[in-house]
Amino acid sequence: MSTHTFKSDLFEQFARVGKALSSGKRLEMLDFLAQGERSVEVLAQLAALSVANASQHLQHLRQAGLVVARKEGLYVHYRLAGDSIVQLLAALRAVAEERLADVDKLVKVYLHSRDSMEPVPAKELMQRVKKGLVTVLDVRPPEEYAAGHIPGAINVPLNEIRKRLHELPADQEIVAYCRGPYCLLAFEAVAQLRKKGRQARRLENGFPEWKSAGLPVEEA
Amino acid sequence: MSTHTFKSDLFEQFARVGKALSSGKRLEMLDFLAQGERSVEVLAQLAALSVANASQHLQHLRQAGLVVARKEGLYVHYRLAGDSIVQLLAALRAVAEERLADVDKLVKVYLHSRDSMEPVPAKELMQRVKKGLVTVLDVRPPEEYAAGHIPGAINVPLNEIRKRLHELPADQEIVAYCRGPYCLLAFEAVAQLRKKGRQARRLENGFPEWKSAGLPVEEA
DNA sequence: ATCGTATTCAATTTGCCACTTGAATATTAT
DNA sequence: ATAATATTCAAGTGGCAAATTGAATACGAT
Repeated sequence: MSTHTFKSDLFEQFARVGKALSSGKRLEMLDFLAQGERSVEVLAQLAALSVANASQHLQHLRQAGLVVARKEGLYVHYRLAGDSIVQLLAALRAVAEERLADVDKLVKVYLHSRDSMEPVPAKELMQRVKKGLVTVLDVRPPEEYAAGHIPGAINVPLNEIRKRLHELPADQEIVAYCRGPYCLLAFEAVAQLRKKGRQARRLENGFPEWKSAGLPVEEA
Repeated sequence: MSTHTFKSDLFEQFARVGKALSSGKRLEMLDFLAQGERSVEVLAQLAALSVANASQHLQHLRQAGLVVARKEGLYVHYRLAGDSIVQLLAALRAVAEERLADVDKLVKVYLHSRDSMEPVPAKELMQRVKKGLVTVLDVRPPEEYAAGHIPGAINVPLNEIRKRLHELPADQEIVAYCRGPYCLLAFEAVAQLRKKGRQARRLENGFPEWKSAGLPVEEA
């Protein structure tokens, strides 16, 4: 029977995708790419890699079919090859959170120790935005905000929050979000706002998850 | 800021799960484990590995939190650590199918060339079973059938089909299933039944997917 | 045309992982 | 106790992949 070699071949192909997911640096880059297109240089900076090394990783990802490249002038912009990849990353993260004691510890130590607050689920936020009950705060850099954000969200990067505090209504709850469940910007923002006496929480699962869940997105 | 090291640590932990998925042999074993508990020896045979090597792979998987072990007498039985892992495997397969040209080719060559038939979606099968329109045929070995099968399914292992053809109604369509979308048993069964003039198709996505979709399961 | 820049390629080193082999451990049967 | 068996451990080898470095390519600006 040649079915043995067939099955082996097939699983070997699946393993190519697994191999692509077997490096922390690559996962980090994929996480950034979930937010939108990025150039090699930017990705290298974000993941703390040399440009050449980042380029190699990206080609690894490209061969695995996870990212695609688009050349524009000097720059090559990479992006995720499809929405199924966001789902794959989410599934990976879910398993890791559920099963890896170390991740749990890390998350608890680094994140939950910073906040005594529960995150706001996306659905809940949708409802309360409709009713005008909350102010949505996007604490990412303006470029990322411009590339897509939750409808009605105000963009105030983290380091400008104290200066621009007056732009935020004092009598409404503020829900801050950034890039994802492990992005620290929103945590910091909430902490600062609370210090100033505001009522603030953070959105569960940042913008990439919001978008991939099919929820409405506003651009430019 | 120590957030850099935090993020790196975190993604490094995620990568542990990715590493576990980076070997074809391990994915093959996980696929078998999706059908139920298996001993080391059995898994070694199924994946064509030495026992020691299989054991090592299993410990790798255990460290990644994907499988758990249960010792009973001389034997150690491994099983998947949770349903989320089935979802992760499905997501991985989906991405691979969608993005890897080679997989596509393999699947098309090895599977689609064998059948001119479309698979039956699980939902469709449910409806038609309720109306008594189809005979459901489980072509897996009796042990696997005993561990769980689709309600009302008849168990006739592939190699007994010709002998036991009379057990199958001649005037109804037969839907065969086995272990998953890449399990060849169902294909063979359909091919043989068609040769005998029966109307036969195969179920899309075999029993593990059926079960993990929350559809009803019958045991013993 | 020449220079500067973003990206990729190529070559090298280093370290990790798969697999083999032989022994050790643990449990059951005699 | 002794033997038999399932599984795991430990050591050794070979190969692949990550990261570094320096050069090459491709495009834009001057």
